[in-house]
Amino acid sequence: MPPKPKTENERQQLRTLIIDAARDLFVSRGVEAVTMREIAKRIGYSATSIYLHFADKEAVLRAICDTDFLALANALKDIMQIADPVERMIALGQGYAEFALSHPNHYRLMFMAARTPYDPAQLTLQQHSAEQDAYFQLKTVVSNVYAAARFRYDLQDVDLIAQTIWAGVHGVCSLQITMACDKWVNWSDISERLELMQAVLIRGLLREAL
Amino acid sequence: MPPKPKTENERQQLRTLIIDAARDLFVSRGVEAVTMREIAKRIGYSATSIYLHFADKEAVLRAICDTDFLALANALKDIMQIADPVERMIALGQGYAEFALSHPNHYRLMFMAARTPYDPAQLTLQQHSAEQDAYFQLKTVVSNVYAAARFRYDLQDVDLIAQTIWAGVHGVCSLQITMACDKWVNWSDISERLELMQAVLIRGLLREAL
DNA sequence: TTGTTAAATTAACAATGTTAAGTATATTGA
DNA sequence: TCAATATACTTAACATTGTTAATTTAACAA
Repeated sequence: MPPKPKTENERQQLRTLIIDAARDLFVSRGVEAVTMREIAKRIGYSATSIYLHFADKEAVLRAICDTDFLALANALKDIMQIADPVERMIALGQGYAEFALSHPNHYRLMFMAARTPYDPAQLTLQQHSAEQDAYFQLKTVVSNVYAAARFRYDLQDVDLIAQTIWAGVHGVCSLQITMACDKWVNWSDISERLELMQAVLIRGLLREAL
Repeated sequence: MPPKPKTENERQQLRTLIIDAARDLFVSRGVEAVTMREIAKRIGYSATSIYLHFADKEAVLRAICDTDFLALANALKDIMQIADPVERMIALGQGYAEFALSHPNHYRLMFMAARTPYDPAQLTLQQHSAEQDAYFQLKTVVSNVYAAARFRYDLQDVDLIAQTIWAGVHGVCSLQITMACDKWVNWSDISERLELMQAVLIRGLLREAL
């Protein structure tokens, strides 16, 4: 109702209002199933108003992901305080999985959805975005473990190691999220699967058993 | 043009015609981006004709997946001839990954897409569908390795082991498919990542190094 | 008071999945 | 042989969607 020039602060506030409403709906019913009109109604605006703040639906999704990557990084921050590097590494995987499994639709948006790559112009900006923080945390921990000379002798590439750990945990989580409802697999308990994956990673990567 | 009663065979033929056209388009441009009219035009029919053979778009997608699960199982069939069970297991992971990475959009449909679960009535029918074949193959190989007493002493659950291997390979592949374009990860070569994952799985699961 | 500008809305569009209604042809039954 | 029926298909039509254009409303500046 009030068409008066808004401060940057007010604009930002409305932006996050949109983001929060959209996330709520996206997460509970899937991106495709949610309409712009619905998001707008939720916050008491008309659908077209969203376009004053976001270029299109995809841009809303992208904004959600950006803030959520930050949230994940924050959730993992405490874990980074653990003293022993190997323990820290294990706990990080555990924390990551907990995030994934307790916010499956969330996780789907962030790590499983087909994303049209950002336009190249943004690629440099993105270099140090929140998005990379969680990965950076993992890489840091892996570096620590490497520095402590705990990895097998033949493992020299910190990125490669980090990506393998990520793939292992992500594999368990994403399979659970997508396929858990398929009864033709006699699924073991998810916590057992996660535990075995962690054990396999540890045994496969570290110099000797924990 | 020719409205004469069709034999069951002819009907089946048209069904696969639709499936093949749809898959082609889905795989190259994504499910959401492809319209029913487009699929129809591709095979020279009107859009509504598709509905004479499939309930809706989702049903077309499901039919595609069904035939493709079978194709995957077939692609893996040769590998099952390898004599040594451990080698067979490794080759199976490799074959699976090759399928995933050379048909990424395909793979996305099969193992990464949010699927509305089949209606419960079909659950029993599904029990022995093509869909489970690839998993069954994996489980068989794992059983063989288990029978050969090659797994670690504390690993007793064949399903759990199979699911962990699956998760590992799937993790590498799905991360590659979804995130490879994200430059904030300094991605190692995909074949290196796959190789390390396989090595980790082997070292983590088997009684002793290969 | 009167422009001007920003924020919002309503109207309008083209495209989509899907359903309903219509058309043509081959088989059937008399 | 000829109506009747059923089948394969098409065209029309609909409601819904993301999005753009045109319009309204209200605050500030002159």
